[in-house]
Amino acid sequence: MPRPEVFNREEVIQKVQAVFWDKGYNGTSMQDLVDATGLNRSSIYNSFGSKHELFMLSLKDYQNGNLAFINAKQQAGASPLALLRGLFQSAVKGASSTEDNKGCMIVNCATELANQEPEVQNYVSLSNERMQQKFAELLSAAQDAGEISKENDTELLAHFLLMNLQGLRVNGLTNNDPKLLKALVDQVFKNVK
Amino acid sequence: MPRPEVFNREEVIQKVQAVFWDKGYNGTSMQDLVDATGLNRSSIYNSFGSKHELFMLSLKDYQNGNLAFINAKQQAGASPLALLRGLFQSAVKGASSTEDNKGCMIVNCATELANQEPEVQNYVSLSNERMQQKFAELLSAAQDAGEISKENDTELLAHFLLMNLQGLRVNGLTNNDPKLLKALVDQVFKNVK
DNA sequence: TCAATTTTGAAACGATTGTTTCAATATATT
DNA sequence: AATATATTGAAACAATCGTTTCAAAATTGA
Repeated sequence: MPRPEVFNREEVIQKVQAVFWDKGYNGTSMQDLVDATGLNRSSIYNSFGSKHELFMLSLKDYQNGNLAFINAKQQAGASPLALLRGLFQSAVKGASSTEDNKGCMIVNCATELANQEPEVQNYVSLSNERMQQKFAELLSAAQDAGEISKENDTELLAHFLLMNLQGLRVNGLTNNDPKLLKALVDQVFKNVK
Repeated sequence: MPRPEVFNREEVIQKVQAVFWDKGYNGTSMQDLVDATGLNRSSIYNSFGSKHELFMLSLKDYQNGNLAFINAKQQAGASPLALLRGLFQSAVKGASSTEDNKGCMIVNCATELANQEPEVQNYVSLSNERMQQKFAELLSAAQDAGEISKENDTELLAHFLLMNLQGLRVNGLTNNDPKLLKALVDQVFKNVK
């Protein structure tokens, strides 16, 4: 009976996400989102509720995309250590392009809204925890595969790697020298033996 | 002849800084600044020009404060390595308080505005470079004092430490466990031998 | 084809945005 | 005490903010 939505929900969220990622929450206006999606304001509100809900949806989509990327590589049989390194190399790649270097959406949100919006704070917190657990899993798998020593404290190292990935994301916003960034990643992975 | 300003310029900038640091640039309104300073709008505009100028002033004040803190400790005869560690410990302390955990203003600005405002991007870039140079100096001094080995690559390590301090600032926004944070700092300084 | 239901378009909502205006006020010099 | 000059207070500026409204358009099931 009802008239169906003429747009693809997933596509809309990704378009919205790109804007929030680029300009931040407070830097993005509903008009920006109208322009980016091509939808009418009332359609947006009718389907997604509010700016805040739209933001949470794109934040969750971002995080799910990250985890899906890791899981896909993992199931494709990538070596755990190479996979971890690959995440850092992706960050280096993103930071090296002077154009479209937006950093990490989660990091950007944490610094912009962690003190203002409890819901964002909670989600970022949860998101970091999940990522840290994923890192710990990968480190354990690397131990089982004989890639790294069993003497590594995988829990601590997972936290350490996450902190360094966050640091790399921030550093890469103003440091666009691939050589230096790669040297930094090498230094990080000297801690994984 | 002129009627003198009734307020202290330095104090006003610090009050403004506290608001920007807490709420970010786009999250702060001129009304917020009027409330925080107690000044009239016209006085603010007359003396400081615009929101953007006010922001740059407080950003510079923040960075100068950081450098002044380091220089003071240095001239008071603090050991270079202890001084470096002290910077990380301060960050741990700030992150451990659930109240008033605003992270680092420079990091927050970088993530919010690096892609939007070239002037902010340039200043953050310059600021990071200065901090990295300071770290390199301290590492060299630590080598001269025999605190660490001469084999350390001070330039690379300085960048590495800065990246980790940035990561710690971000991580500390949602991770408020002092024990874990201290363990992370220990791990960082295992790279300085 | 008709009725039910939902999306859509356009306009408007009050509130707030950063900034400007200007007369009134206050002070330092003459 | 008078004058010149700067700061101050209060109101107002146009523009934009996120959100709501509601009639018109569109589509599916009957």
